Amino acid sequence: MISKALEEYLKTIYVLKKQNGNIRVTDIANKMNCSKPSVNKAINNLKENNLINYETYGTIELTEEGENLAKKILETYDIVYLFFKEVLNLEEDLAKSEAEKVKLAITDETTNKLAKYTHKVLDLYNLDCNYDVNQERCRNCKRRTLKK
Amino acid sequence: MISKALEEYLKTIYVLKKQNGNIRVTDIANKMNCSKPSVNKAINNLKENNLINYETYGTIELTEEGENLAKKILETYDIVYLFFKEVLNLEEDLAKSEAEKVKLAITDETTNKLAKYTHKVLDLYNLDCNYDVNQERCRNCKRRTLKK
DNA sequence: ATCCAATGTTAGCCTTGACAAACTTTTTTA
DNA sequence: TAAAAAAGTTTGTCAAGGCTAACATTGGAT
Repeated sequence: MISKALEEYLKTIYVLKKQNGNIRVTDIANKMNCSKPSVNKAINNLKENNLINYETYGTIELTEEGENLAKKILETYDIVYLFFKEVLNLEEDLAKSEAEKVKLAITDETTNKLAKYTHKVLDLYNLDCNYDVNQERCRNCKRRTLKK
Repeated sequence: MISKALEEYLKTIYVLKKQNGNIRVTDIANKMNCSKPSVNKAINNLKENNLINYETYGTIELTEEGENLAKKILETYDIVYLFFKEVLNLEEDLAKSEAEKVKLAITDETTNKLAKYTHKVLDLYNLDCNYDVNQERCRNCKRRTLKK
């Protein structure tokens, strides 16, 4: 089990790679508002945990394990964000930053219940979930039967 | 602004004092499952922040500032707990431990919206809020108009 | 009143996560 | 292609939070 801090690095790597293809230590540092030495330490740590492949001065690649974990982390984030945004009606930026913090705190069970709950509420209002988890359709929405 | 860790100590001190009157370093350590030296460090830190009065080998007393902060922390905890327990229907122990973690993460604005939302849901089901925030009646319930 | 057990404190160590400064490697560009 | 700029790394430092071992104090039982 890696730390919450490392999860943040992993998530950022995943997202940046999806957006930009190749990414650099500097990109991560900029995105996360931290120093390059901090990123360097983190990626070495992620490597030791077999979540990324990396050689000194080389390119950063997610392993299969790393990719799966990143997806899971991102999915949790999206669910929490969805709840804050659509159920509590928090303003977008606040919803994002709160989701960032809360997703680090809750267990899988809670995440699942929150996801189910949030979608139930959206159903009530006959709203569709517009969010694509991991750039794919939201799992909960994919599974939903069509509304009458 | 004190750290989340210190907030936990402060909250525990407040709760234990309400329950037991005088409390000791050992009580806090037992409650929080940590060592006595850790508690010692924490209370010295809380003292430096003018949240408690404490002299070596003496008794632990909350300052007015400390009491107010403790109440605020506890109120947030109760709101989050209420949501997890009554809205998401998490099992009690899980609701407690999740609330513990989440309350450390969210802002006042989110807490307020979560409180309002949770009470709205309870209203829908015509349920009363059974929780006493800080051993007083829940603010939201006190203010509610009677249900028809 | 004294001694012992319980309680509290101190000292020293560890880990995590962050940083700046200085250095190395790579890349760009003139 | 050589020099300059950018990117990446290493080293050393710091703070927060936690722990154990060892020491100090307090208070209750005899």
